[in-house]
Amino acid sequence: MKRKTTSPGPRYAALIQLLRTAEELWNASRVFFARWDLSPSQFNLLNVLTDFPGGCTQSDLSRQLIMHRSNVTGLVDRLEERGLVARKENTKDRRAWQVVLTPAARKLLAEIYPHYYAAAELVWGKLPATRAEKLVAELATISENATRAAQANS
Amino acid sequence: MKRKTTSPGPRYAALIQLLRTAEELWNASRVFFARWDLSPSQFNLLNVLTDFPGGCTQSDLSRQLIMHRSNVTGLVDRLEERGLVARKENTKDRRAWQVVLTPAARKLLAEIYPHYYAAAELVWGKLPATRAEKLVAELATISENATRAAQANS
DNA sequence: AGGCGATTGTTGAGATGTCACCATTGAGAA
DNA sequence: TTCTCAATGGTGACATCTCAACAATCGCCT
Repeated sequence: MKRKTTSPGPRYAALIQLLRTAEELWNASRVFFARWDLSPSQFNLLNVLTDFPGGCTQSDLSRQLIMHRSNVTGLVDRLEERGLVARKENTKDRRAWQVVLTPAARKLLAEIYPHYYAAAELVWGKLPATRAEKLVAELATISENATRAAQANS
Repeated sequence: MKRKTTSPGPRYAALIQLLRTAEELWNASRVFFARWDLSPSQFNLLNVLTDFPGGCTQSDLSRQLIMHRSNVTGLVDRLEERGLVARKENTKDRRAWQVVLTPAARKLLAEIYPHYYAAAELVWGKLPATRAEKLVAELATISENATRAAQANS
């Protein structure tokens, strides 16, 4: 359907709605993790670390969490103060730390996961698994498109 | 992470992916608006104001933007310094400001909108309009579920 | 008219995020 | 080896967000 360039069209409104819903999702996760006095970012960091039994560097974390290195510094600082994470020397690279989970963090995560799994069931509701997969896939495509569109020259 | 093949199930992984994608979408919009030296929140604020020709109070803005009142203070402060927004006296309520768009802001928005509409087309790509609407609707349902799930008792 | 709870905007503390810049270290080319 | 360039983590400046507390004002109720 052809539209004048001055006419927003439905895709414009849908995009705004999409961004707003994404924000609400993130807010919901913030409320959820507040029960354990964790921010979503803190949980994500701990969760990522469970994939690295030997720990990983802060730069690795920044790539996994898609955030700037300098932000990881503060996150690890606060988690370290709380005893959920430890900075160990990296024998292969003296520039880097090896960030590892503490037993306390593993205990905390073990407590959280069941609630998280249950919440995931509630979130998806009656949506069939195949439909959910399709939704996530479509959203991923849209996200890639958005990344490209954002950098397109005006 | 524990073995995904045992208990968590696909819905857990899909939820994490959903949150990550939502974050990427937001990041893409940040890159997009950086061209005009605006943050997504600043654009959203200006965009909301276009729906209120006579302006509105900061509390109205906080409700529209789903953010805390105290955050609106800073946003309006900086937009006011840039001359994109003005605080006028609210004759009906002496506690409140009436925040209005300046002509400069209207000019800036007029410049941005065509690019935004074009970006929206790129973002949705070849996805049919009906499919896009369905996706947004499903996502909205999921967001509501997430809000409920986040507050469910542990 | 007076009282009282709710609302408005601001402030300060603090977490989260970006970016630019820095010293240190690593790794490979000359 | 030495030189150069990239990568690592830290810092400071700043924007964005939340929350608690506050003074001023509004609106309603008696």
